[in-house]
Amino acid sequence: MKLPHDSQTFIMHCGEMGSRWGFNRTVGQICALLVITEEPLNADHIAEALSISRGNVSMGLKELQSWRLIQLSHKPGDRKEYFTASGSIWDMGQTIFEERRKREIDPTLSLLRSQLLAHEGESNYRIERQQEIHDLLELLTNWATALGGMKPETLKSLMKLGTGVTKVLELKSKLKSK
Amino acid sequence: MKLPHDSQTFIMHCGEMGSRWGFNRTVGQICALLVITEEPLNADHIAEALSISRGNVSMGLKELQSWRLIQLSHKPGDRKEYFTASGSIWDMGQTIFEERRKREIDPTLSLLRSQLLAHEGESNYRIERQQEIHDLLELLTNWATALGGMKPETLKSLMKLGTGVTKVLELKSKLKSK
DNA sequence: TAGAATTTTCAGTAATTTCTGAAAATTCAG
DNA sequence: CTGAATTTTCAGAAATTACTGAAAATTCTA
Repeated sequence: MKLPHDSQTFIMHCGEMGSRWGFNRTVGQICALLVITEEPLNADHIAEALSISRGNVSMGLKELQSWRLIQLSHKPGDRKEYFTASGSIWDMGQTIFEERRKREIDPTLSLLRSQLLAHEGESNYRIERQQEIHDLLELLTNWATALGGMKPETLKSLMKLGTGVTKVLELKSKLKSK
Repeated sequence: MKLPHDSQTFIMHCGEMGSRWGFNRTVGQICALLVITEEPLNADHIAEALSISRGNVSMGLKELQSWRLIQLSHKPGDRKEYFTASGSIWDMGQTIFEERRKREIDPTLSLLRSQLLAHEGESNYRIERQQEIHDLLELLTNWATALGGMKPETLKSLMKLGTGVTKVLELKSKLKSK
């Protein structure tokens, strides 16, 4: 399994970025490798291509499964497990987005909810600020859920619209006021 | 500087979440402390409140400045530097969003741009996939820039609209087709 | 401009995270 | 069942990251 130079570069880059994306180097590398490889790969392929231990591959694949980023498959007459990236780049992007929300926002939202609940009615600087953070995070997660529920095509056109939405929003409020 | 129990809990939580948010424990803690404290704090206050070394505070503050999340101020007759969280929670949220985009997306976008440029015209599975990632990341950053440029109120109403935008989008395409 | 106050740096240490590889567990063909 | 093929686990080692504290640099006062 000799990889072209550019593939190497890309995979190593994803390894380095891994920790910024919420996982470790190996996981980033495995994910990159599977994304740019059309054929399903088994753990030995991966270990060899990335020069890492079999055990590390196993842990990495487990992690990627917990992120719902890879898909398991089998070959007839072969007991090994084969893996591919799950779905299109767009699908994977959406999945990463959702999973990161779960890991980066939900725990804090939950803490804030309980702290604010325990001090309902009270008011001081800290509580006000926590309330603001809470409201922002809640708005964010609700919005994320809404976006996640949209059809890819719809979401894409919304994104392409860019600042253009404001015009549409104004339009809407005008129609309403009639 | 004795902090209330709930403040402690919140600060420790932010420390633990720190690495998921793109910085380390100490930076998360300092940021949380400044966010829930109305009065400006100097480095000694922070070191004492969090029981960490003076040097560590200095590094943490430097990091937070690179994130544009804190503001420096001075007190008359006091040579020490005082710090507060920069702006409203909303402002800080937007800043974190931008900075993370810079750190998590820009480097990859730049790598992909150069790799794709070097192989213009060629086509194989890897290049196609890289092109897809490139396009997604570019769409994302452009959209993020557009959103970042909107007035907070406009952005908030857009977010509150949730799935409702689709209706407005449909409306728009109908108007266009006339 | 001297020197006290303050901040920054950074070498060394501590803590944490990641990785390896061998052993244990699991899976499956015969 | 049996045992070979395969995957998973996890203790210990390696690598990385974070932290301390004292020394160096900077900043300001007088």
